[in-house]
Amino acid sequence: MPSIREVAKEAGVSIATVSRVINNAGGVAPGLHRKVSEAVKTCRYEPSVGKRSLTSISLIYPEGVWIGSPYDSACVQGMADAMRETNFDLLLVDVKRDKLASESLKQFFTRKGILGAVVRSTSSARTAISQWAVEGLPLVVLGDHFDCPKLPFVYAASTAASRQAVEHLVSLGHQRIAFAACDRDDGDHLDRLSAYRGVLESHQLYDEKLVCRVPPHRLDGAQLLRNMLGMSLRPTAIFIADPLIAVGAINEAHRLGVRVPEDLSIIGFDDCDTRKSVYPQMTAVCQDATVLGRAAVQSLLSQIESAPAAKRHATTSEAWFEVGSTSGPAPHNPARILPSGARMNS
Amino acid sequence: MPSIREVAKEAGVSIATVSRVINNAGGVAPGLHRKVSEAVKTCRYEPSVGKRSLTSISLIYPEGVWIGSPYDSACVQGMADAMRETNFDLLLVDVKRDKLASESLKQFFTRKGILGAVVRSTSSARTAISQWAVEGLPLVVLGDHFDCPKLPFVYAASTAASRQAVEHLVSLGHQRIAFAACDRDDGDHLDRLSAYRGVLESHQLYDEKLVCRVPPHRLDGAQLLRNMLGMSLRPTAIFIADPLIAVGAINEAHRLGVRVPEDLSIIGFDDCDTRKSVYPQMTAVCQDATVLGRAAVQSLLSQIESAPAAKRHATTSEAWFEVGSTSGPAPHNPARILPSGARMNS
DNA sequence: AACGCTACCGAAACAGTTTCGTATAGGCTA
DNA sequence: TAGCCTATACGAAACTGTTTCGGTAGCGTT
Repeated sequence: MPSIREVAKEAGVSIATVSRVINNAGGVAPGLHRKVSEAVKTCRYEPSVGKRSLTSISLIYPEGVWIGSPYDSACVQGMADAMRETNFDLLLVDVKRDKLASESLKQFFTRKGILGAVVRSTSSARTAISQWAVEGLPLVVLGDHFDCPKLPFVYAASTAASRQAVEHLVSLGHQRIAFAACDRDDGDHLDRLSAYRGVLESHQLYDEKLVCRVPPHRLDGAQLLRNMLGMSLRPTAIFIADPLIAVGAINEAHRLGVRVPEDLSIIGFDDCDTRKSVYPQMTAVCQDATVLGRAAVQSLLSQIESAPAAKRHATTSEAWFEVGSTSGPAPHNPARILPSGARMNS
Repeated sequence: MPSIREVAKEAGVSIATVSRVINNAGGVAPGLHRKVSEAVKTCRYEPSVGKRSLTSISLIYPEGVWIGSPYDSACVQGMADAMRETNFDLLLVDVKRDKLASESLKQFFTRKGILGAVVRSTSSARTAISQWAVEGLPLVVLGDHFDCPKLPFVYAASTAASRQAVEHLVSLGHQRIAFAACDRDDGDHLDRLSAYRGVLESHQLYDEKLVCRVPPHRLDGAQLLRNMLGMSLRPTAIFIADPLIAVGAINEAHRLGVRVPEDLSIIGFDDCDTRKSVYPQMTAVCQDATVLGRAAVQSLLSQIESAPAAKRHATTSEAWFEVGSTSGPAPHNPARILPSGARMNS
């Protein structure tokens, strides 16, 4: 375990200079800075304990902390819950803002006092996350899953339940079934899309014009609904793979006087228990993000305690399909409905 | 600024022992431990920087981290939002679990690297919080308000809006108006209760049998509704000062076939935008907890930057009353409704 | 009385940070 | 061009706090 003094000897400078470089304190000439950085690497220097102990488990957002969605809220809640019995604190970290390009993830963690982290991924952060994986720190990926052998993922597999949901609609006589998902496309959403597509293709009902991505907010759900209902051959059912969008759509249906499910069936998605707050109770593919947050922390704890070899590749639970009252038989003669509420028979 | 060595001299022990005492590392005889603790106090010792810098702003829960309610979720979100432009991280801390009885809040903060904290208060934590106030650290209290000159509070004043809400019900002809609130009683809820009581007393309608406190969960809201509807002289309207309870009650009404607002008016409370997810859209007293979270952080930042003299006693916004579709004229002959759904005319 | 065990505590070694002083390069003035 | 001045870069040393290691005192056991 090399100390700052060894690095100093290696680089031919004083320990003060090394300290400055490590902490990015400035006042070091660019040339020397590079030289010291290299020495840090060749010595495999790691800030030692004694500086301070690592007391936090962190939820890190690769590109900006964002706890707006029910999913994130529930995850945080689950994490806090799982950490109650430990001695760690929960730290919310914005990597994009705080991590210096020149430092390794390990250095970053030590600087912040982070022992392990749950990473909230989205597809655009995948490359960065994959690079972090090689450092062997305790990490767990949440909110996305992709192929990276070194990383453990925690997610609820939603393919099967999504298939059930779409089959449910088909069995109710729906021929034109639309799909909407959050525009941030991660592995979780892709699963749902491919399940949708698979089922519809097997019934020769797939139409790519009925697939859309919208931002994950209620107002966008309302907009989505208006768009869908105004189409000349409008869908009679929508599978919406995001809770806020689904709720927004259902509310907008009420506002337009569209009866759910008589005029339009909606199957939503639920990360916690939003489906129980809407009326009629939402038919939905469900997962419990609280449980995911807990599982993520537990995975971290086991990584921390035992050898990192114990890393399991993925911890999955299964999403489930729950029939509520927003899905029903397809209408025989679905009227096109304009944003004004006016109906046009097609 | 005294160092650990001065304390050692004062107590007549070695610095190692002082270090052990400070970190509660054990292996120190009780007598000596007390002696050193006293020396720490008389020297006014404070762990120095160099140990590490203070990088976090914390949300501290006096008695267990709990982010289950929409209020807390929204606050966290608002805090994270406000901290995006700063260089601080958000740390969630459980004081009950982590703070040693023997250490001061300042020591606790230094140990954790906390610069300032938003305190999520409830009435049972008030005495502890008041004691912390005298240490002069950057603190802001959220979720409760009470009389403590040294503490800045951030909350939305809900008295006026609550009065409006109850007056609204009275003006619709309701004579028996119930009140329900979360059983955790903090200043925010007390305001709403006293507003309710004030209005009803001025109309000679107050009946203490119609006031109840229930745990802040949906299922308890359902239970509440069954209790209320089964009463022999049942209320025709309920003012529910907690969002989850309100939603639970509305859902249960649907389940029992009780028409809202024809059979029963419900006015709820909303911390963010839950009212927009329920159907019919909930008449509610509203506050935006996201804004409160942001304001709390801003107050902290101003305390940190400028002198602590700049502490304002309280930052309040106003809650507002929003009429939705769950409130309407009082029914002429309100039937008593049993949990089975059976109706008994009274 | 001898032995062994354990808890307690200090000396010293250690890790890292920060201050303070100095040297050097480069610019400005005479 | 010489002289001076200043900012910057860097090291020595002082400092803060932690941890290890070894010694000692107290106590029970044989």
